[in-house]
Amino acid sequence: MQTGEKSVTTIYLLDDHPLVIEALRAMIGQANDLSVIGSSTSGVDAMAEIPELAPDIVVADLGMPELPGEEVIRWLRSTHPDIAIIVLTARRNLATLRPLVDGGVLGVIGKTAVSGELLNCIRTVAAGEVFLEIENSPNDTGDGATVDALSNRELEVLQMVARGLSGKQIAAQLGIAAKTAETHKARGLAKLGLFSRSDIFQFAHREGWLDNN
Amino acid sequence: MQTGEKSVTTIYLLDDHPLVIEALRAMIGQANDLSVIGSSTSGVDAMAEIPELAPDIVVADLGMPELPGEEVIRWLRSTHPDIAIIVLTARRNLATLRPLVDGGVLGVIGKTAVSGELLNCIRTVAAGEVFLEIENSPNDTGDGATVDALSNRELEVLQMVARGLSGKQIAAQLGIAAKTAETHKARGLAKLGLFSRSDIFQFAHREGWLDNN
DNA sequence: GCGATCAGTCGGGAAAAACCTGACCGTTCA
DNA sequence: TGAACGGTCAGGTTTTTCCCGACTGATCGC
Repeated sequence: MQTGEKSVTTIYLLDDHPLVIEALRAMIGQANDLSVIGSSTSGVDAMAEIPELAPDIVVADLGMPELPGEEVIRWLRSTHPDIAIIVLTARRNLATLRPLVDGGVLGVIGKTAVSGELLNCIRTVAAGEVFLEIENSPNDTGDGATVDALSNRELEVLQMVARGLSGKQIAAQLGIAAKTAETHKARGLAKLGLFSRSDIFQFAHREGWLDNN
Repeated sequence: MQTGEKSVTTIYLLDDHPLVIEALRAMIGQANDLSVIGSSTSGVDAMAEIPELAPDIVVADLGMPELPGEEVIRWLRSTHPDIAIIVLTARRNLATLRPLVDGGVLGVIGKTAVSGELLNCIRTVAAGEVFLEIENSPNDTGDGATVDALSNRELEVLQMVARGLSGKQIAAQLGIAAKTAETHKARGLAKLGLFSRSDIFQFAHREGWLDNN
């Protein structure tokens, strides 16, 4: 994580919004122990530049057009496991972030964060520790049901339902019987305290499943 | 639009991401003919502050939690028609922006814009002209069908379908018969070259209907 | 070891929603 | 004065959802 020289942490920024990159550069530029050595608004550009620049930390947005941030992160973890990753996301809920954290992402911070929080996050991750600013407020649906209670299959199916796929389509895509997909959906529905297919959409919207940020 | 004094345009910023606000402040601060006199991350705060500050222009994000940007804009148009509005949005497609432009929004600019474009937009709107940076690329579905071909009712229903509402729910919300809602959906589907309800979701996702940015 | 719990897999059958087709009415406009 | 169009509605068929029950295998505690 350290450069070995002094204690200047090098950072690479990845976000499809130039505005956000400019803001991050300005915020990080105020700290003299941190240095932005590169940035990109495109995942493919980032995959080309990062190996050369070899930053200590990559701050990446999720859900960019063309190449999803998730893929960049996966690639980064497999090819450059020594580079720490911080995910910059609009919605911070366990459901969407769980696989990323499992996949080795060290930091998660919301776009609603102010300067101080971001710098804290970067410094914490630079020290090799984990910094997760995950919201756990909208996890319950009023009955105390949470997405954590869902099995992997149920979560998988429910997210596909939220994307508008029918039971048959889900079954085909998962290679299982349509009835099985229905069961997963029904069980997930019950665990979340929801009743109908339509409820999933509102729930998914609240949870940020449909956003690509 | 003019302050009457010299030629300094006063601006109020509304975005739920502090990062974006900081970036905008920095960008606008470089221009000496523009001045940010206030900002907020909450729609309700904005509705309280704007009447006092009386800015020339309000730059507002869409889709904030709690209070949607659309409502703030509607409120602003009805109570302060002399204040010009610029919409800052991630996705710029005609379908979601059409009602806003019809409603009196003078400027539309993407979050992918760089400093220069935003300043251009602000100055253009300050001069009382219209500045629309609307993407019209992903309008066709491959068959040449466009969202422009849809009637208002059809677009309305299709967007509700995309949000996961059933025919019955749509009908109830619109105060029409379920069968009528079905007809609108079917007609809209045909015009877009789509076939099933599920296709609407993928289409809506491509068009950015589901995002709240 | 052994019962219990749970994830994952199916199916039957009733209810609901989707989908297709045709129709009526008012407005607009050539 | 028709023709086109947007908005409304219904009949009837097909598809999907939803509620039930059931089987397998893995894991865990006692």
